[in-house]
Amino acid sequence: MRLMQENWIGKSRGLQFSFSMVDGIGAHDRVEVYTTRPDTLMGASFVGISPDHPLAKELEADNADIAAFNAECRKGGTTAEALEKAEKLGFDTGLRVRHPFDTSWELPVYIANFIMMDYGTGAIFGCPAHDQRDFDFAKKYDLPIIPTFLPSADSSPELDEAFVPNKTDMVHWLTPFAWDAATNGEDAINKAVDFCEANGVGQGVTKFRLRDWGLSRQRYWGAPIPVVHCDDCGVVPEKKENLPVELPYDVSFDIPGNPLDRHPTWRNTPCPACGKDALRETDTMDTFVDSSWYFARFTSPHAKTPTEQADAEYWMNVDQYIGGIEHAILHLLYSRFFARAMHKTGHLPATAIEPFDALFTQGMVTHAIYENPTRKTPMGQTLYHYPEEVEKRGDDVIVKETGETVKVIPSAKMSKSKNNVVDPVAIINQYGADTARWFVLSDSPPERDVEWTASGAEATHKHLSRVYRIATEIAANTDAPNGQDDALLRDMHKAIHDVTQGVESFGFNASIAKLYGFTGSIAKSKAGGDAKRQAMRTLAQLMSPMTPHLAEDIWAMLGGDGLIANATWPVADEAMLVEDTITMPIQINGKRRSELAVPKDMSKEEVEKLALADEAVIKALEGNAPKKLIVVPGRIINVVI
RNA sequence: GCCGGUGUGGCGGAAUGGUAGACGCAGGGGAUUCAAAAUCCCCCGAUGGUGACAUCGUGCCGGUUCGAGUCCGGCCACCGGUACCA
Repeated sequence: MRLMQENWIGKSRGLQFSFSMVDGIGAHDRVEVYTTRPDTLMGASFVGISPDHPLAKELEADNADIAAFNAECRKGGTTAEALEKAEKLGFDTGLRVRHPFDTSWELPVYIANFIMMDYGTGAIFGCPAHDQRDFDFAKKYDLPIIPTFLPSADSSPELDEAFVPNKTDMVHWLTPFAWDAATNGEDAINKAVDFCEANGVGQGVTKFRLRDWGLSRQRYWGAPIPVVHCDDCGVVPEKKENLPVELPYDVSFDIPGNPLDRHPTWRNTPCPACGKDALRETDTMDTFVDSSWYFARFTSPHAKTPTEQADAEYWMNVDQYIGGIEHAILHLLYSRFFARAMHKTGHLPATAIEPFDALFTQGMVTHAIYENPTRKTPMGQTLYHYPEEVEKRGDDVIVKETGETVKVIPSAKMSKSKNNVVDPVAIINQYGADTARWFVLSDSPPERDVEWTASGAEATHKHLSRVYRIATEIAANTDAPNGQDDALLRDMHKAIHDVTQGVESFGFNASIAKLYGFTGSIAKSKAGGDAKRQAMRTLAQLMSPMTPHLAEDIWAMLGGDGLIANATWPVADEAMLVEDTITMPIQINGKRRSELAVPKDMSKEEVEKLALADEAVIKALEGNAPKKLIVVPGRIINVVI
């Protein structure tokens, strides 16, 4: 998670410098480039510029071939998939530049489709020996491949692919210009930057991959951008006293597009500057704008200002944030930026610049998607069917109403637009909310993705009915206290301990498994009525986070005080968790062969003696002494032969 | 490609380096019943064996350890993210 954010921000230190041109063109007499590997400068074999680079635009003005090439490059898609397939294309401009260390060394200048104008300077120097992309390019256009370092002193300089080791790996340098022949990339980079700065070849700069966040959206659902467009005054910010600009309620979504654009009156407003009739901006802000600081607003929801310092100081930080991993890069990062900004503007205390103390990344609920391959929606979009609209027939899945065979996309995150959402209301209607809640929690650990299936809901309902039945029987139980009470209460404390641990570590499924076990213990126990009532009340308490209604019912029926919701959570008595006798497995060479029941406080020596007297051990030893005898008190015995 | 994650029975999944498969689902057998529903009990990783038991088994290959699902190295597959970042 932290790594993902760190990589996304992408801080990198490199060198920015320029190649002087052999023959200038127009106002251009040099090409400015940025590199994170200045240590490989001696491996340069070409200079590449983006099709959108000013130099490329200058050239395309009077060269039709270049104009055509640039236009072709701009057409390509920018998705990862499109880029993956796209061929590396270059165009030799005929221009030549001089290497900064050796003015007689001339390099060709190519326009290349894989260089982007909006990162660095929009120009690179190509080092095919140590960059796979440059390597492919050099192979294609028959450019030299000059290694500047190799894995070791005796490695061959002939390369089948670019040699790109980790920056911390030791390598052997062929052309070091400011460091030892044997050092790692990181060291060489730092020394290369220092050397270049000292010799007037560019300067070290820090760049970030992170880009600006364009937050306007052509949608209804978002905070309006509070600016007004006036014919006379241009774009004018709305007056402070008119904030916030509120969205209209009378909108319709029948037609695709932004309903604010179509609203008859909402746009009309006087210009905040001159008072003349003007129009509101209809773009709204990305909803991430709101989700970036709502937790701060929640500390003082009725305040006239965004937050109240005292309240923010009292309530912040968020103790436990729960969200999906898909928010790692956007929402959770924006929130951190907002918190820092809100501290600077006096809306959050310094302690809240990291707003979340803990993060739990829950899994996603997934379900198959049913896509109709023949029909479209009335609005011409892909038609998806809800799970309840389809049924399985043989190997096919068909639409119940029409009999059309649908395309099944096996497992995807539930999404409103794909109609692969499941409404728990069906389970709630049939079995009640307690069953629905228990069932949802019982199967999968929350950090894992879960494919939704409702097949276990009936089993859950049976179990909860059983609990209620047992409680009813226990309410009428008049058995006197007896020798079984202690065992039941020990089980109770074990259950308190295990269930609590499960809940605190988000292991709800494990907690529920323990509750099944404890229910069985109560059902089987022959303990007296009072002990059973105590155990059952505790079971109700332990179940209450998952099945609050049933729990309160049982609690009241068995004489619990007030509401469970107000009762303090039970605490396990450590003394009751320790067993008097424990069963220790005996391993022979690491494999379980036998077991030994011993009193819990028996000394190691005595356990060893008993272990050596064990039948399976005697048989395995064949009269010899063991090589080694390991006794982990309370855990295990291992005899090494 | 890169970044992050996940791999355990028919299925969902348990397991502070210490008896792998808890608990649940599905399946099988039995009790109860005139019969059923409901309920209760037992079995349920694979192979061999009537059985006691033995061998194998946590994606694959290796390593560390008395002992590895768990730790380390190298792979493979799948899922999520992605902006050709110089």
